[in-house]
Amino acid sequence: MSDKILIIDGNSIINRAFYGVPLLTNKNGEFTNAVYGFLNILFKLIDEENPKYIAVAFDLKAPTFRHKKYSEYKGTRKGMPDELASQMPILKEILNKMNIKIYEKEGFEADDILGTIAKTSEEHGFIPVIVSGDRDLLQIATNTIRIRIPKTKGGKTEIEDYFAKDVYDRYGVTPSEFIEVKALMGDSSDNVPGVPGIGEKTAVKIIQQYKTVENAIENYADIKPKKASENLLAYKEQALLSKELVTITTSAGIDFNIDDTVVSDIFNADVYPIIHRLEFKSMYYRFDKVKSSNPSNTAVYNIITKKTDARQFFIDINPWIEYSYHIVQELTEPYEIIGISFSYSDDRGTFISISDDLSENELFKYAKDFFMGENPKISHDAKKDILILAKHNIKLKNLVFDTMLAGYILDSTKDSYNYNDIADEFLNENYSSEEEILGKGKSKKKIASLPTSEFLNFVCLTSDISFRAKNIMDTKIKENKQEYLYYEIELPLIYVLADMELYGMKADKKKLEIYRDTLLEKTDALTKEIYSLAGEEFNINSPKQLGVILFEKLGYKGGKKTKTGWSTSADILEKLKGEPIVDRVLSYRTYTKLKSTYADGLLNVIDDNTGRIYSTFNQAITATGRISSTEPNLQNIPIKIEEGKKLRKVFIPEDGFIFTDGDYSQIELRILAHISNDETLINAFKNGADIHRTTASQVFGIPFDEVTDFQRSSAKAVNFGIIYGISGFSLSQDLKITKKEADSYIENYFKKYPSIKSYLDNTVSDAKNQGFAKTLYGRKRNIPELSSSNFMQRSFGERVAMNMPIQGTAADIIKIAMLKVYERIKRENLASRLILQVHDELLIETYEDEKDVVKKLLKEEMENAVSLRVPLEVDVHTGNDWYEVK
DNA sequence: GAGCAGCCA
DNA sequence: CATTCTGGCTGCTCG
Repeated sequence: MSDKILIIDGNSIINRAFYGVPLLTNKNGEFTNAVYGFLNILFKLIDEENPKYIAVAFDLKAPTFRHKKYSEYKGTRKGMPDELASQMPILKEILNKMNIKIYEKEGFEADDILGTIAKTSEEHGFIPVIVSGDRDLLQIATNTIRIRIPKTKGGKTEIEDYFAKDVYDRYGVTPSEFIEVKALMGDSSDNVPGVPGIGEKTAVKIIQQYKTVENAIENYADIKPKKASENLLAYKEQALLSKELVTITTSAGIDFNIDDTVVSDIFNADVYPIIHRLEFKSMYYRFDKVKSSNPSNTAVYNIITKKTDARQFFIDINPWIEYSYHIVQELTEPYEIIGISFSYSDDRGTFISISDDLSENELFKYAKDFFMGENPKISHDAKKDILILAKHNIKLKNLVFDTMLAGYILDSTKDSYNYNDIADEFLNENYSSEEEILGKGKSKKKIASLPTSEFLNFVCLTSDISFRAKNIMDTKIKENKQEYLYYEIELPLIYVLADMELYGMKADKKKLEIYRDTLLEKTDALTKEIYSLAGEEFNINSPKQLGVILFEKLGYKGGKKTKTGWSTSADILEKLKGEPIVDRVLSYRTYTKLKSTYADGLLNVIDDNTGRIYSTFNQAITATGRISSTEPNLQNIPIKIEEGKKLRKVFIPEDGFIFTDGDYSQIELRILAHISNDETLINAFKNGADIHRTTASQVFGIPFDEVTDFQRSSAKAVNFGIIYGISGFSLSQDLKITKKEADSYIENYFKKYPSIKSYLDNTVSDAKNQGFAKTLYGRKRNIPELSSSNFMQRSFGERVAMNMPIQGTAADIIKIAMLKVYERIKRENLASRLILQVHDELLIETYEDEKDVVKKLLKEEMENAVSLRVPLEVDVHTGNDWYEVK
C-alpha cells in the first residue's frame, strides 16, 4: 500500500490566493478571487499528483495551546479582511460538495493537523504530500513527506518541492534543525520573539554547529558574535519558549481515518452550480454539466445544403420580423466561409451550408436581398459581417442589434464577449467555448470536422443565442439608461469603423524600405561600438544580459533590481547619461524599436495589391470606451521624437487626394472643466488661455506672464496627474522632485481649483456607493476594486473612478464626432473618407477638389459634436503625408 | 506565456 | 500580500 495523500493547509492557501489574485466579484457582488485561486491550485495539484486521498485543514478562531503558553502569540488571530472572510464559507461548501474531507480542531492550528495527518499516514505506509504557503511546515519534511509551497510569480503559480534533503540544500539545516533556527530568529508574523541580535544567518550558523537551542545555550560562551552570545544567555527562557511555539505537533488528537479522505467524484454535477454562480469559466469544463455543448432539449435546428432549398428559404423570409444571423467562418487558415445560420424564434435555427450544390457566391447571391433589405437584423460582431459582405458587394442594412457590442456596453471590463459568454450571462445557459470545442493553436480543428450533430449545434446555437439574448440585453440597456449610447453611438459607429478598415491607409513601400535600411545601418554601427565598449559581444536586446554588463562588469552605480534582475529601463539609464556605452544603448533602443516594431512591422502588413495598410479597429476592448487598433496598431505611430516622427512621411494619401487632420485641443481638461463646473478652469478655456501656463500661475502663485518654461511643464504634469487620479508619489517620479514637493503642488492645485477637488471626491464616493463610474453619455465601468480592503487595489479603484468619466467622455465625444463627419461626407456625396481615429484625432483622406469643404466640415462637426460649458477647439491641418499634417 | 521595454493619446 | 498616475499594442528574450 503506497498511495498518495494530499494534505492541504486551507488557511494558508486561501490567504495566498486572496492576495495573489486580483479582487474579483461575480454579478451578485460576491467576492470570488480567493476561492478561485484556491481551486486553481487544488486542481493543478490534482492534475499533477493524482492523489488517492485528500484532506484539507483549517484554523479555528479559538485560541490554541500556543496562546495559552504565550498570550502575545498571533498565529490564527491575524486579522482577515471581510472580503476574504466572506469567501471562507463558500470554499468550505465547495469542498464539502466535492467530497473532500475538512479537518478543524479547537486548540490547534492547521499546521498541527497537517503534521498529525502526515505523520500518521506516513506511519501507515501512505505517501503524504503537504501543501502550504507557510515555510514553517518544512520542519516536518522527511524522505517520504514532501512539502509543496506554491509561489505566485506575477499571475502564474509555481510550486517548490521539499523533501528533507531539499530543506537541507536550501537552508543548510535539517528539518528538525529548522525549528531550532526559527526559535532563535523568531517569527514576526506570528509575533514569536527571537533572540535579539540573531537573524537568519547567525541562527543558521549557530544551529549548524550546536544542533539545538539547548546545546547552543549551554555553549553560549563560545558563540560569536559577542552580542549573540550575550543575548542568548539573557533571553534563554524566551528562546526555549519560542521553540515550543514554532514546533508543529504531530499529535493533535484528531480522529484521522484515511478512508474518510478517499477521493471520489470530485467534479460532480452538484458542485457545478456554485462554480457557475461564481463565474469561474475556465473551470466549467471540469464538471459534469447538465448541458455542455448541447442547447436546450427543445431546440430544433436544421440544415439546408441544396441550392433550391436555400433559394426557397430566402423567398420565405418574413420581412416584418427580426432575424438573427451568423455568417459562419472557419477559425483557422484560410478562414473559409462555411455557411450562414439564422434564427427567428426561440430555440429554432437553420443553417444554410455551402456544399457541392451551393457555392459561396451562390449563397450570397440568394442572401443579398435579406442583408440589403429592410428586415430587422440581429448580429454578433456585425463589423466582421460588413467586411465579409463587402467582398460580395453587399451592404448590411437595418442592423437593429449587435449582441457583442451590447455585452460590451453592459460591462466594459470583460475580456471577451463570445456567444457562450453572452449565453452564460444573459440566458443563464452554459455552453462550451469555441476553444473547448475546437481546441487551440496548431491542433485547432475545423468546424466542418465536427460530428454531424455537434456541428449543427455549433453553427445554429450561435444565432439562436443572439436571437434570444437580444430582448434581455435591450431591457438591461434601457434599465441603465444607455439607449442613446448604444443605439445612437455604438451601433451606427460599426459602419464607420468597418469603412475605415475597408479603406485602410496607403503606405509608400519604397520610402519605408529606405527608412528601414537607414535604421539598420545606425543600429549596426551602434552594436559594434557597444560591443567594443563592453569588451565583449552580448545580446543588447536582453535586459538581463545588458544589466549584467552595465551594473556588474562595468560597475555602474544606480542600478535597481526588478523581479528578474537589473532594471535597464530608459528611466534608469537616463541617470547614467553621458557615459559612452549608456548613450549608445539608449540610441540603439530607439533605432531598434523603430526598425522592428515600425519599419519591419509595417512592411509586413502592406497589401501587395493595393499598397495600403488595413488595421482592425476594435470597438469592444477598452474599459473606458476608447477604440483600439491592432495588426497593425495605427494609434501608436511615433511623433514625439523627430527620428520617429519621420516615419509618418511614409503614410500618404491616394493619388489625387491629400490628408486633412483634425485634433481636439485639451479635450480631457475641457471635459474636466465641464463636469466639475470649475469657474477658473472654465474661464481659462473660454478666454482661450494657455491652460498649462494658467495652472502654473495658479499653483505657483505668480503672475501669468512670469511663468517659466519649467514651471509650465511642471504644471502640465500636474494637469495630467489630475486626469489620471493623482498621487504625490507618481508626480514626484514624473517631475523628479521629492514627494513632499509634489504633495505641495497638489495641495496648492486643489486650493486654487476647489470645485475640481470636490468633483473628484464626489466621483469616487459615488462610484464606491454604486460600484461603477460613468461618463456624460451613459457609459459605465464597474470598479469592484473600490470595495477592496487592500490599500493598493482600492487606490487603483479610486484613480480609475476619477479617470473613467474623463477619458470615457472624451471617447464618447469623438465617437459622436466620427458619426457626424461620416454622415456629412455621405450627405454631401464627397469622395473624401474618414480613415483613422487616434483618440482625439481624426484623419480624412481628402479628395483634392474637396479640400476646403472637408477642412470646414471636419472642424465644424468635431467642435459641435456636443455642447459643453466650454468650447471644444479643433486644430485642422492639411498636407501630403501624415507628417505634414501634424 | 510572462516579463520587460517602449510607442501612442 | 506588498505599495503608489489612466487607457492601449507590439517585439523581444527566456524558461
